[in-house]
Amino acid sequence: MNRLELPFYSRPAIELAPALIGKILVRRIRRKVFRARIVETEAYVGAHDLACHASKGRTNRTDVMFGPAGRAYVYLIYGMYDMFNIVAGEIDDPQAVLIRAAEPLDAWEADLSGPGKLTRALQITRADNALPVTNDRLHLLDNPADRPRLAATPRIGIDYAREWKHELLRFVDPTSSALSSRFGLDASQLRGP
DNA sequence: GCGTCGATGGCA
DNA sequence: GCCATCGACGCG
Repeated sequence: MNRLELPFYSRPAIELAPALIGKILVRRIRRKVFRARIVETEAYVGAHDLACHASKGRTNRTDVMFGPAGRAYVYLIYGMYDMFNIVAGEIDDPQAVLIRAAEPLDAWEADLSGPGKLTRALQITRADNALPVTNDRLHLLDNPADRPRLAATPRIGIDYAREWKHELLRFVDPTSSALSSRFGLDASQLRGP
């Protein structure tokens, strides 16, 4: 498997988010390497997207989203949880993909079934904000043998975003048992066998 | 299993 | 006064 390099991330969030399902997240903490298979993401598609933080304008917090793709956008929510995103799109077009859930690999026991739980277990914090996600301590691997089924649903926790709350911008591997709890999958959103 | 609530801090 | 959340708690 090969490390995903910066050009991989340089595309619209609506394309990057489903492309990240099945990819391997690699985190090194001191000497140990932890790997996890991404099973749930959300796309935040630009300044016109009322759920995207950049819709409020360019601030210290959202600045990284206006920069080049492939950098981490990590912010604190509810005073307690860091949210891990990867910047997508082009410079000055603020887009990002939130990594919401993953399955631990290599017999590593962890609950990564939610964006706050994932960052806590992997010790991803605001200290990682604006770092390219191509470094030795934090990066992704392609996983070409993994061809997950995909399902799309509305995004979680953005009821304030008016018409945008209905957009199908959350992507999951519907066969995973590690989707963010209470929002696993709506049976009505599955189709096919 | 479900709904409800509070923790807790940065931000506009 | 909000939050791109989570775990505890009360149900029955």
